[in-house]
Amino acid sequence: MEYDVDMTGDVTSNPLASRLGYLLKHAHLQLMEASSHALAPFEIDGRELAVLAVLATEVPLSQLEAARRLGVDRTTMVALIDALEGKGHVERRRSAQDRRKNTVRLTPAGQDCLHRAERAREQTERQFLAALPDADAACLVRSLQALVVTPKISGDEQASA
Amino acid sequence: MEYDVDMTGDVTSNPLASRLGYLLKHAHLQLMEASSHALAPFEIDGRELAVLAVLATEVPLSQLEAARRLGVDRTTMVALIDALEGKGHVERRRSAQDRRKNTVRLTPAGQDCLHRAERAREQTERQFLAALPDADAACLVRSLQALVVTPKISGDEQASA
DNA sequence: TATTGTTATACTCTATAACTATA
DNA sequence: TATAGTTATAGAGTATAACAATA
Repeated sequence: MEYDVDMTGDVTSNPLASRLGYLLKHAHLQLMEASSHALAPFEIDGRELAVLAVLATEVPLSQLEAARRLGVDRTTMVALIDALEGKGHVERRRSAQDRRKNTVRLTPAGQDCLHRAERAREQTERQFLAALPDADAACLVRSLQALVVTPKISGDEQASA
Repeated sequence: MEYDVDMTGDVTSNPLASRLGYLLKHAHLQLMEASSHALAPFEIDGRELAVLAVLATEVPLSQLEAARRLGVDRTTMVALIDALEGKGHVERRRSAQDRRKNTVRLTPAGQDCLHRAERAREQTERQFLAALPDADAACLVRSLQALVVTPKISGDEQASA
């Protein structure tokens, strides 16, 4: 965990307060700090919880499909699934349709963990945003969604898509 | 650099779009990607630019003071200053007042790099936020500042402060 | 004794390259 | 030939522990 930042003094005089990269990074660090406490009872971290959430689909996903949805490399997904399988939250099965693929399913224990940990996560996020007026908190989340989720349209990609 | 995320489908059906940690992390990653291109001509990265900005004070800072303001460990600051000194952007001098301390100053080349790279950074951030309505972009920055910069007041700390 | 800078070291997260099995 | 999972490995970024110089 990083040092707390000395933010003595007002925002306008602070050369970091106006840096979007700095703000995003440290907002994330602060939220992770809070999350680590909230998720400790479930013995998973925020990334593993996100994996469980991604895997909680109607049709089970392959490791590669899960990796793409989460935005990580397939080699990273191996270790994530290893850890979750070791905790009994997911299980791998060889796909009958394509024997190169593992279908990854939540176990009942994994579903239970997901639901309970998700409630803890939601509460942590509400507390994290509680310092903001409701309208600002909603605007923050909506804006981040627009920035992250919106596909970037470049000329080339648009032409070939 | 991480894989691009498959964000096909609408926001509400995406189990990641509602996760604040995910949104902050990937917003940061996307901005870093853009910054790395914008700062490439200056041969520094966003963290080094932040160090230069922190060091551009009236009174020169010690390494430890700079580390605190930036929110990194003093051991991390050693390597950051090493790199910037190697590029000729800063210079260390032993403090006459306290010979344990290095005062770190921007060189003229460092000041020039700072000013030009800051303009590139600001433009990159404007482009990054251009997908949002002006009011939302302003709200996003203001909200992040409030979350990151505002000191957390707990009962104990308040009592002892 | 405490602080500052430094070094050595280790840990986390991530990706790239190469291998195996399968398509 | 290409794809999916795996392993080995390496790099970036970070922290902790221990040391020397100085206060």
